[in-house]
Amino acid sequence: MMAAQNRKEEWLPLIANYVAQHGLGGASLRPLAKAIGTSDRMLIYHFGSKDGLMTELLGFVSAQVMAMLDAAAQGSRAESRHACLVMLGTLMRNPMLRPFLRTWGEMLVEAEGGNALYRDSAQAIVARLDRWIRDHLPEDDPDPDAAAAQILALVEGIGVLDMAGCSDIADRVLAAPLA
Amino acid sequence: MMAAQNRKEEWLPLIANYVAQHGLGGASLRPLAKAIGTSDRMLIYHFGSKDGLMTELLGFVSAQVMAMLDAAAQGSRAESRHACLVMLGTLMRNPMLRPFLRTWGEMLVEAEGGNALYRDSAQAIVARLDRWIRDHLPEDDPDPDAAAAQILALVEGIGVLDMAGCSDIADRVLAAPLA
DNA sequence: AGCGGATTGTAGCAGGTGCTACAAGTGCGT
DNA sequence: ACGCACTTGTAGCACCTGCTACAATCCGCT
Repeated sequence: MMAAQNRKEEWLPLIANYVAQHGLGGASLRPLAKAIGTSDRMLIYHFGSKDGLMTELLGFVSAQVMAMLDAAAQGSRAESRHACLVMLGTLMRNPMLRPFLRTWGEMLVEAEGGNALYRDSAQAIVARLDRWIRDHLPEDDPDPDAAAAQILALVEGIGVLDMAGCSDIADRVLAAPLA
Repeated sequence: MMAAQNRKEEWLPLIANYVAQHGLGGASLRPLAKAIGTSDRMLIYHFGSKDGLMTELLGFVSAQVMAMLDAAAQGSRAESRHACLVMLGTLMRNPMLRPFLRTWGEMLVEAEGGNALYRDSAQAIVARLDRWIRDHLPEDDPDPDAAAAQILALVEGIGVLDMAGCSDIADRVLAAPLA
Protein backbone atom coordinates (compact mmCIF):
# COMPACT_ATOMS: atom_id res chain seq x y z
CA MET A 1 0.00 0.00 0.00
CA MET A 2 3.06 2.18 0.05
CA ALA A 3 3.05 4.38 3.13
CA ALA A 4 2.50 8.12 2.75
CA GLN A 5 6.11 8.59 3.74
CA ASN A 6 7.23 6.82 0.58
CA ARG A 7 5.01 8.82 -1.72
CA LYS A 8 6.22 12.06 -0.23
CA GLU A 9 9.86 11.07 -0.51
CA GLU A 10 9.21 10.08 -4.08
CA TRP A 11 7.53 13.37 -4.87
CA LEU A 12 9.79 15.84 -3.07
CA PRO A 13 12.66 15.69 -5.59
CA LEU A 14 10.19 16.15 -8.44
CA ILE A 15 8.55 19.04 -6.64
CA ALA A 16 11.95 20.60 -5.94
CA ASN A 17 12.77 20.31 -9.61
CA TYR A 18 9.49 21.86 -10.66
CA VAL A 19 9.90 24.71 -8.18
CA ALA A 20 13.45 25.34 -9.36
CA GLN A 21 12.07 25.85 -12.85
CA HIS A 22 8.85 27.69 -12.12
CA GLY A 23 9.71 29.50 -8.94
CA LEU A 24 8.43 29.08 -5.43
CA GLY A 25 5.64 31.57 -5.87
CA GLY A 26 4.77 30.24 -9.29
CA ALA A 27 4.04 26.81 -7.92
CA SER A 28 0.30 26.25 -7.74
CA LEU A 29 -1.10 22.89 -6.87
CA ARG A 30 -2.86 21.88 -10.06
CA PRO A 31 -0.02 22.48 -12.56
CA LEU A 32 2.52 21.15 -10.08
CA ALA A 33 0.52 17.99 -9.48
CA LYS A 34 0.08 17.48 -13.20
CA ALA A 35 3.82 17.95 -13.81
CA ILE A 36 4.80 15.29 -11.30
CA GLY A 37 2.04 12.93 -12.34
CA THR A 38 -0.55 13.28 -9.61
CA SER A 39 -3.58 15.32 -8.73
CA ASP A 40 -3.90 18.30 -6.46
CA ARG A 41 -6.13 16.27 -4.19
CA MET A 42 -3.37 13.77 -3.62
CA LEU A 43 -0.93 16.53 -2.71
CA ILE A 44 -3.38 17.91 -0.18
CA TYR A 45 -4.13 14.40 1.02
CA HIS A 46 -0.50 13.67 1.80
CA PHE A 47 0.80 17.07 2.83
CA GLY A 48 -2.34 18.36 4.50
CA SER A 49 -2.18 21.77 2.87
CA LYS A 50 -0.06 23.82 0.53
CA ASP A 51 1.72 25.32 3.52
CA GLY A 52 2.51 21.82 4.71
CA LEU A 53 3.91 20.97 1.32
CA MET A 54 6.06 24.08 1.26
CA THR A 55 7.36 23.41 4.74
CA GLU A 56 8.43 19.90 3.88
CA LEU A 57 9.86 21.04 0.57
CA LEU A 58 11.94 23.71 2.26
CA GLY A 59 13.33 21.20 4.70
CA PHE A 60 14.07 18.79 1.90
CA VAL A 61 15.91 21.32 -0.24
CA SER A 62 17.85 22.67 2.73
CA ALA A 63 18.97 19.19 3.68
CA GLN A 64 19.90 18.50 0.09
CA VAL A 65 22.10 21.57 -0.24
CA MET A 66 23.71 20.96 3.13
CA ALA A 67 24.45 17.36 2.23
CA MET A 68 26.01 18.46 -1.02
CA LEU A 69 28.28 20.87 0.80
CA ASP A 70 29.32 18.24 3.29
CA ALA A 71 30.00 15.76 0.51
CA ALA A 72 32.29 18.24 -1.22
CA ALA A 73 33.96 19.05 2.08
CA GLN A 74 36.11 15.95 2.49
CA GLY A 75 37.79 17.47 5.53
CA SER A 76 40.43 19.17 3.45
CA ARG A 77 41.31 22.71 4.46
CA ALA A 78 42.15 25.58 2.13
CA GLU A 79 45.64 27.02 2.15
CA SER A 80 44.46 30.60 2.44
CA ARG A 81 41.36 32.70 2.90
CA HIS A 82 41.31 33.38 -0.79
CA ALA A 83 41.61 29.69 -1.63
CA CYS A 84 38.70 29.03 0.71
CA LEU A 85 36.61 31.70 -1.02
CA VAL A 86 37.40 30.28 -4.43
CA MET A 87 36.57 26.79 -3.23
CA LEU A 88 33.15 27.71 -1.88
CA GLY A 89 32.43 30.16 -4.65
CA THR A 90 33.17 27.63 -7.35
CA LEU A 91 31.11 25.04 -5.54
CA MET A 92 28.11 27.32 -5.19
CA ARG A 93 28.31 28.49 -8.79
CA ASN A 94 28.07 24.95 -10.09
CA PRO A 95 25.58 25.10 -12.97
CA MET A 96 23.65 22.23 -11.44
CA LEU A 97 22.90 24.44 -8.45
CA ARG A 98 21.95 27.45 -10.52
CA PRO A 99 18.20 26.74 -10.48
CA PHE A 100 18.29 26.79 -6.70
CA LEU A 101 19.65 30.32 -6.76
CA ARG A 102 16.17 31.51 -7.64
CA THR A 103 14.63 29.44 -4.87
CA TRP A 104 17.19 30.87 -2.47
CA GLY A 105 16.23 34.36 -3.56
CA GLU A 106 12.54 33.65 -3.06
CA MET A 107 13.28 32.29 0.40
CA LEU A 108 15.09 35.51 1.25
CA VAL A 109 12.24 37.64 -0.06
CA GLU A 110 9.71 35.68 1.95
CA ALA A 111 11.95 35.90 5.01
CA GLU A 112 12.26 39.66 4.59
CA GLY A 113 8.50 39.80 4.18
CA GLY A 114 8.17 38.46 7.69
CA ASN A 115 7.51 34.77 7.08
CA ALA A 116 9.10 33.13 10.10
CA LEU A 117 9.28 29.70 8.50
CA TYR A 118 11.35 30.95 5.59
CA ARG A 119 13.50 33.12 7.81
CA ASP A 120 14.34 30.17 10.00
CA SER A 121 15.26 28.08 6.98
CA ALA A 122 17.37 30.88 5.56
CA GLN A 123 19.12 31.38 8.87
CA ALA A 124 19.81 27.68 9.13
CA ILE A 125 21.38 27.63 5.69
CA VAL A 126 23.51 30.68 6.45
CA ALA A 127 24.62 29.12 9.73
CA ARG A 128 25.56 25.95 7.90
CA LEU A 129 27.57 27.90 5.34
CA ASP A 130 29.31 29.80 8.12
CA ARG A 131 30.21 26.56 9.79
CA TRP A 132 31.47 25.09 6.52
CA ILE A 133 33.72 28.07 5.93
CA ARG A 134 35.21 27.87 9.41
CA ASP A 135 35.90 24.19 8.87
CA HIS A 136 37.79 24.90 5.69
CA LEU A 137 39.71 27.97 6.70
CA PRO A 138 43.45 27.52 7.30
CA GLU A 139 43.93 26.28 10.83
CA ASP A 140 46.23 29.16 11.68
CA ASP A 141 43.83 31.91 10.56
CA PRO A 142 44.20 34.75 13.06
CA ASP A 143 40.52 35.76 13.01
CA PRO A 144 38.15 33.05 11.82
CA ASP A 145 35.08 35.11 12.82
CA ALA A 146 35.98 37.96 10.53
CA ALA A 147 37.22 35.70 7.75
CA ALA A 148 34.08 33.57 7.75
CA ALA A 149 31.79 36.61 7.71
CA GLN A 150 33.76 38.15 4.88
CA ILE A 151 33.81 35.03 2.73
CA LEU A 152 30.14 34.38 3.43
CA ALA A 153 29.17 37.88 2.35
CA LEU A 154 31.34 37.62 -0.74
CA VAL A 155 29.78 34.33 -1.80
CA GLU A 156 26.26 35.64 -1.23
CA GLY A 157 27.16 38.80 -3.09
CA ILE A 158 28.41 36.72 -6.00
CA GLY A 159 25.02 35.01 -6.05
CA VAL A 160 23.29 38.37 -6.23
CA LEU A 161 25.57 39.53 -9.03
CA ASP A 162 24.88 36.34 -10.95
CA MET A 163 21.14 36.82 -10.53
CA ALA A 164 21.45 40.39 -11.75
CA GLY A 165 23.21 39.14 -14.87
CA CYS A 166 26.56 40.58 -13.84
CA SER A 167 28.57 37.40 -13.81
CA ASP A 168 31.58 39.29 -15.14
CA ILE A 169 31.79 41.25 -11.92
CA ALA A 170 31.23 38.05 -9.95
CA ASP A 171 34.19 36.51 -11.76
CA ARG A 172 36.28 39.49 -10.78
CA VAL A 173 35.36 38.95 -7.13
CA LEU A 174 36.75 35.44 -7.18
CA ALA A 175 39.87 36.61 -9.01
CA ALA A 176 40.61 39.45 -6.60
CA PRO A 177 43.05 38.65 -3.79
CA LEU A 178 41.83 38.52 -0.19
CA ALA A 179 43.71 39.75 2.84
CA MET B 1 -8.23 68.62 -15.86
CA MET B 2 -4.87 67.44 -14.61
CA ALA B 3 -2.90 65.63 -17.30
CA ALA B 4 -2.27 61.91 -17.00
CA GLN B 5 1.38 62.68 -16.39
CA ASN B 6 0.52 64.46 -13.15
CA ARG B 7 -1.65 61.67 -11.85
CA LYS B 8 1.04 59.12 -12.51
CA GLU B 9 3.71 61.20 -10.82
CA GLU B 10 1.38 61.62 -7.90
CA TRP B 11 0.66 57.92 -7.69
CA LEU B 12 4.12 56.43 -8.23
CA PRO B 13 5.49 57.28 -4.76
CA LEU B 14 2.34 55.86 -3.16
CA ILE B 15 2.60 52.74 -5.29
CA ALA B 16 6.29 52.39 -4.41
CA ASN B 17 5.38 52.66 -0.76
CA TYR B 18 2.63 50.08 -1.08
CA VAL B 19 4.90 47.69 -2.96
CA ALA B 20 7.64 48.12 -0.37
CA GLN B 21 5.16 46.96 2.25
CA HIS B 22 3.29 44.26 0.36
CA GLY B 23 5.93 43.06 -2.04
CA LEU B 24 6.15 43.29 -5.78
CA GLY B 25 4.35 40.02 -6.35
CA GLY B 26 1.78 40.80 -3.69
CA ALA B 27 0.65 43.91 -5.49
CA SER B 28 -2.63 43.25 -7.26
CA LEU B 29 -4.55 46.05 -8.84
CA ARG B 30 -7.67 46.20 -6.76
CA PRO B 31 -6.10 46.34 -3.27
CA LEU B 32 -3.33 48.58 -4.54
CA ALA B 33 -5.81 50.99 -6.12
CA LYS B 34 -7.87 51.05 -2.96
CA ALA B 35 -4.78 51.74 -0.84
CA ILE B 36 -3.76 54.76 -2.88
CA GLY B 37 -7.29 56.03 -3.25
CA THR B 38 -8.28 55.09 -6.75
CA SER B 39 -9.84 52.26 -8.68
CA ASP B 40 -8.22 49.51 -10.68
CA ARG B 41 -9.85 50.93 -13.77
CA MET B 42 -8.03 54.20 -13.32
CA LEU B 43 -4.70 52.44 -12.95
CA ILE B 44 -5.29 50.55 -16.16
CA TYR B 45 -6.55 53.72 -17.80
CA HIS B 46 -3.35 55.62 -17.02
CA PHE B 47 -0.71 52.90 -17.21
CA GLY B 48 -2.30 50.84 -19.96
CA SER B 49 -1.78 47.53 -18.19
CA LYS B 50 -0.27 46.06 -15.07
CA ASP B 51 2.96 45.45 -16.95
CA GLY B 52 3.02 49.08 -17.91
CA LEU B 53 2.52 50.08 -14.31
CA MET B 54 5.32 47.80 -13.16
CA THR B 55 7.67 49.08 -15.83
CA GLU B 56 7.12 52.68 -14.82
CA LEU B 57 7.35 51.79 -11.16
CA LEU B 58 10.67 50.03 -11.67
CA GLY B 59 12.07 53.03 -13.47
CA PHE B 60 10.81 55.32 -10.75
CA VAL B 61 12.30 53.33 -7.90
CA SER B 62 15.62 52.86 -9.70
CA ALA B 63 15.87 56.58 -10.33
CA GLN B 64 15.00 57.24 -6.71
CA VAL B 65 17.72 54.97 -5.33
CA MET B 66 20.29 56.29 -7.78
CA ALA B 67 19.46 59.87 -6.87
CA MET B 68 19.80 59.05 -3.20
CA LEU B 69 23.25 57.59 -3.79
CA ASP B 70 24.35 60.59 -5.78
CA ALA B 71 23.03 62.93 -3.13
CA ALA B 72 25.05 61.16 -0.47
CA ALA B 73 28.09 61.14 -2.70
CA GLN B 74 29.21 64.75 -2.31
CA GLY B 75 32.38 64.02 -4.28
CA SER B 76 34.31 63.08 -1.18
CA ARG B 77 36.56 60.05 -1.48
CA ALA B 78 37.19 57.42 1.17
CA GLU B 79 40.62 57.09 2.71
CA SER B 80 40.80 53.35 2.21
CA ARG B 81 38.98 50.45 0.64
CA HIS B 82 37.61 49.55 4.01
CA ALA B 83 36.39 53.07 4.64
CA CYS B 84 34.66 52.98 1.24
CA LEU B 85 32.97 49.70 2.14
CA VAL B 86 31.80 51.05 5.47
CA MET B 87 30.53 54.20 3.80
CA LEU B 88 28.43 52.39 1.21
CA GLY B 89 27.41 49.64 3.57
CA THR B 90 26.16 52.09 6.17
CA LEU B 91 24.34 54.06 3.47
CA MET B 92 22.61 51.00 2.08
CA ARG B 93 21.64 49.70 5.51
CA ASN B 94 19.81 52.88 6.35
CA PRO B 95 16.52 51.79 7.93
CA MET B 96 14.62 54.04 5.55
CA LEU B 97 15.90 51.94 2.67
CA ARG B 98 15.14 48.65 4.35
CA PRO B 99 11.72 48.19 2.69
CA PHE B 100 13.39 48.44 -0.69
CA LEU B 101 15.60 45.48 0.17
CA ARG B 102 12.61 43.24 -0.39
CA THR B 103 11.81 44.91 -3.69
CA TRP B 104 15.44 44.51 -4.72
CA GLY B 105 15.23 40.83 -3.88
CA GLU B 106 12.06 40.42 -5.91
CA MET B 107 13.72 42.16 -8.84
CA LEU B 108 16.61 39.71 -8.64
CA VAL B 109 14.28 36.72 -8.49
CA GLU B 110 12.35 37.95 -11.50
CA ALA B 111 15.62 38.63 -13.32
CA GLU B 112 16.86 35.14 -12.55
CA GLY B 113 13.50 33.82 -13.75
CA GLY B 114 14.27 35.24 -17.16
CA ASN B 115 12.33 38.51 -17.12
CA ALA B 116 14.45 40.78 -19.31
CA LEU B 117 12.88 43.97 -18.01
CA TYR B 118 13.82 43.20 -14.43
CA ARG B 119 17.26 41.94 -15.39
CA ASP B 120 17.99 45.17 -17.23
CA SER B 121 16.89 47.22 -14.25
CA ALA B 122 18.96 45.10 -11.88
CA GLN B 123 21.99 45.39 -14.13
CA ALA B 124 21.56 49.14 -14.32
CA ILE B 125 21.46 49.42 -10.56
CA VAL B 126 24.54 47.22 -10.14
CA ALA B 127 26.38 49.27 -12.76
CA ARG B 128 25.45 52.43 -10.93
CA LEU B 129 26.71 51.01 -7.63
CA ASP B 130 29.93 49.92 -9.32
CA ARG B 131 30.42 53.41 -10.66
CA TRP B 132 29.68 54.93 -7.28
CA ILE B 133 32.29 52.76 -5.60
CA ARG B 134 34.95 53.64 -8.16
CA ASP B 135 34.18 57.30 -7.63
CA HIS B 136 34.71 56.98 -3.90
CA LEU B 137 37.70 54.70 -3.81
CA PRO B 138 41.01 56.30 -2.85
CA GLU B 139 42.54 57.87 -5.94
CA ASP B 140 45.71 55.87 -5.56
CA ASP B 141 44.04 52.47 -5.36
CA PRO B 142 46.24 50.05 -7.29
CA ASP B 143 43.38 47.98 -8.70
CA PRO B 144 40.02 49.75 -8.78
CA ASP B 145 38.45 46.94 -10.82
CA ALA B 146 39.14 44.35 -8.17
CA ALA B 147 38.34 46.68 -5.29
CA ALA B 148 35.00 47.74 -6.74
CA ALA B 149 33.96 44.17 -7.46
CA GLN B 150 34.93 43.10 -3.96
CA ILE B 151 33.14 45.93 -2.20
CA LEU B 152 30.09 45.49 -4.42
CA ALA B 153 29.86 41.80 -3.60
CA LEU B 154 30.37 42.48 0.09
CA VAL B 155 27.58 45.06 0.17
CA GLU B 156 25.19 42.81 -1.73
CA GLY B 157 26.16 39.95 0.55
CA ILE B 158 25.37 42.10 3.56
CA GLY B 159 21.93 42.69 2.08
CA VAL B 160 21.40 38.96 1.75
CA LEU B 161 22.53 38.36 5.32
CA ASP B 162 20.17 41.06 6.55
CA MET B 163 17.28 39.50 4.65
CA ALA B 164 18.12 36.12 6.13
CA GLY B 165 17.95 37.63 9.59
CA CYS B 166 21.70 37.34 10.17
CA SER B 167 22.45 41.00 10.77
CA ASP B 168 25.05 40.01 13.35
CA ILE B 169 27.18 38.43 10.65
CA ALA B 170 26.54 41.43 8.42
CA ASP B 171 27.87 43.66 11.19
CA ARG B 172 30.97 41.53 11.37
CA VAL B 173 31.55 42.00 7.66
CA LEU B 174 31.65 45.76 8.04
CA ALA B 175 33.91 45.47 11.06
CA ALA B 176 36.41 43.17 9.39
CA PRO B 177 39.45 44.84 7.81
CA LEU B 178 39.85 44.84 4.02
CA ALA B 179 43.09 44.46 2.12
C1' DA C 1 -22.38 76.88 -24.05
C1' DG C 2 -20.02 73.22 -25.48
C1' DC C 3 -16.04 70.32 -26.39
C1' DG C 4 -13.07 66.77 -24.71
C1' DG C 5 -10.15 64.55 -21.48
C1' DA C 6 -10.55 62.61 -16.79
C1' DT C 7 -13.25 60.10 -13.44
C1' DT C 8 -16.74 57.14 -11.38
C1' DG C 9 -20.63 53.52 -11.14
C1' DT C 10 -22.07 49.19 -12.15
C1' DA C 11 -21.38 44.95 -14.09
C1' DG C 12 -19.13 41.37 -16.08
C1' DC C 13 -15.73 37.99 -18.39
C1' DA C 14 -12.66 34.00 -18.41
C1' DG C 15 -9.38 32.09 -15.92
C1' DG C 16 -6.86 30.61 -11.77
C1' DT C 17 -6.45 29.81 -6.54
C1' DG C 18 -6.57 26.54 -2.33
C1' DC C 19 -9.48 23.38 -0.71
C1' DT C 20 -13.60 20.24 -0.01
C1' DA C 21 -17.22 16.52 -0.76
C1' DC C 22 -18.65 12.11 -2.03
C1' DA C 23 -18.47 7.93 -4.47
C1' DA C 24 -15.95 4.32 -6.57
C1' DG C 25 -12.41 1.88 -7.04
C1' DT C 26 -7.24 -0.28 -6.13
C1' DG C 27 -4.28 -3.61 -4.01
C1' DC C 28 -1.76 -5.19 0.11
C1' DG C 29 -1.70 -7.27 4.93
C1' DT C 30 -4.19 -9.95 7.89
C1' DA D 1 -12.36 -12.69 2.53
C1' DC D 2 -12.20 -8.70 4.82
C1' DG D 3 -10.43 -4.19 6.31
C1' DC D 4 -8.00 -0.34 5.45
C1' DA D 5 -4.87 2.93 3.67
C1' DC D 6 -4.37 4.75 -0.74
C1' DT D 7 -5.93 6.48 -5.30
C1' DT D 8 -8.89 8.32 -8.86
C1' DG D 9 -13.22 10.55 -11.00
C1' DT D 10 -16.24 14.13 -11.03
C1' DA D 11 -17.90 18.15 -9.23
C1' DG D 12 -18.02 22.10 -6.77
C1' DC D 13 -17.18 26.16 -3.42
C1' DA D 14 -15.82 30.99 -2.59
C1' DC D 15 -12.55 33.94 -3.76
C1' DC D 16 -9.11 36.55 -6.42
C1' DT D 17 -6.77 37.79 -10.89
C1' DG D 18 -6.14 41.27 -14.92
C1' DC D 19 -8.97 43.39 -17.84
C1' DT D 20 -13.16 45.12 -20.43
C1' DA D 21 -17.81 47.38 -21.67
C1' DC D 22 -20.89 51.08 -21.46
C1' DA D 23 -23.03 54.89 -19.69
C1' DA D 24 -23.00 58.71 -16.67
C1' DT D 25 -20.76 62.24 -14.93
C1' DC D 26 -17.27 66.06 -13.58
C1' DC D 27 -14.68 70.11 -14.81
C1' DG D 28 -11.49 73.32 -16.92
C1' DC D 29 -10.74 75.46 -21.71
C1' DT D 30 -11.94 77.66 -25.66
